[in-house]
Amino acid sequence: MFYDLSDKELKAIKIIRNFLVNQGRIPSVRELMTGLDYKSPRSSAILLKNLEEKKILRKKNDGSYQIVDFEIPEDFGSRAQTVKIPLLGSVACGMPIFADENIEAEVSISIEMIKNGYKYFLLRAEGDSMDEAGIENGDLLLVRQQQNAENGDRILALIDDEATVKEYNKSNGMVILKPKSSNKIHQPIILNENFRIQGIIENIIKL
Amino acid sequence: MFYDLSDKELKAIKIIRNFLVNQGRIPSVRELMTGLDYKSPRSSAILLKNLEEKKILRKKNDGSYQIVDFEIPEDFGSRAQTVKIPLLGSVACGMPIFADENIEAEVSISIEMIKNGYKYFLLRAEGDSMDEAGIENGDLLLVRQQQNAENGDRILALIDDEATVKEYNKSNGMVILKPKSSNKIHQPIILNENFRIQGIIENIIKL
DNA sequence: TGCAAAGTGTATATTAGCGTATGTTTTATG
DNA sequence: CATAAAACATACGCTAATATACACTTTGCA
Repeated sequence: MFYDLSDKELKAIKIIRNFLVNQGRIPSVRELMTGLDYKSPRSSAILLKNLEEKKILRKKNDGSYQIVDFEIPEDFGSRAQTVKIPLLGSVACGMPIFADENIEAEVSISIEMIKNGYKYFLLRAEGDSMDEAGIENGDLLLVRQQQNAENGDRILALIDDEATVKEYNKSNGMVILKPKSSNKIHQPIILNENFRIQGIIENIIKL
Repeated sequence: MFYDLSDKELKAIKIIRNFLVNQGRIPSVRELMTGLDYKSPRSSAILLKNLEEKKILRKKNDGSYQIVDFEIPEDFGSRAQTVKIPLLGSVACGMPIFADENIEAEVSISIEMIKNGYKYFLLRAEGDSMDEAGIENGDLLLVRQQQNAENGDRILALIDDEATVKEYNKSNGMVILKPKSSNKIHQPIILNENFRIQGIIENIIKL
């Protein structure tokens, strides 16, 4: 299965995996080329073909490649596979959340924490605007990017250009964002329907 | 052991050893040629074959050479008793870490550096994946093989099939591998519980 | 709608480096 | 001087990477 892979092939697999998570697709021959510092598309095309022969990739009916889900044998449990997730800095006003200027770093996260087919990002909790139960200043929030939520989900929203974590509740066309613990400081926020959810909090990482 | 070796053969061993430490591989026939001031690749090829016959080198399954014995510099107690510790090369994919093909050499280490009852191995620091405080390219890491660690230990992990040195931290069912200094390049790596470490860094040998 | 520009995968031929092999010349030694 | 070992020049086949080109699809714009 994954026995005799060259360094280049390994690097290619990493690039492909990151591409999948961050862009939702397999890189083109030329993108892979630049990623691997090749100077001819031929080189990366051959590499892809080799990976196909080694059963790491598979061609789908439409000709595009697909990465084969390989199971890691138990005795290799120590071998973590990761994917790079962008860490967004302070969410600046009005700026699209994924603007380049916002990306502070890329953090490697185990692929076991990532659902296939979704985009993710990380956010550093700061201030008390997300002073939810369990979230402390400096924590990293792993957010799955999506625009809808179920009642009860813990979501990330942009309220007055501030990243805010609240529990999502929708009823009668109104959206109510509840703080986990209601006290004087944290009151529910009531909004109409046309505000956008940035994503769902999937994990809180305490550093 | 170095009994009936010609001057050229001795010089060749030195060159090979330096190459191994600095580049992580045995020199090619032509590299060895220029190192020895030969003018034909044949000369160094024959020399290699002779060294193999004299049991200084050994051919591995994959055809590449391996240096059989390898003394750590004198200051590690030439008089003291030594133990042979395997020096692992690039950690090949999916392959058990101690597979034959992975062992680059056997290095003699003073028993004073070794705790009884543990397995050890050596690893060459390369690239920046282990650019931890105090670890420089080319250093040898003495790793005590074990699967558990305490928070704060400096451990060796296999992340994406690359040997990585980080500080171990476990909290909330997540494992966080922290770099010593965090900047854009060195970010924590976030894993879930079911990954295993390879060992604990016990010593850094600067050559 | 039509058409050019850009991006896609693929193909051909070339180059460079590798280990190895052939035969010749040089060197050292009895 | 004779002979064997050492070093030589050169060449072969193999692999990886190279530059360049071709035909096809997608995209944006007039």
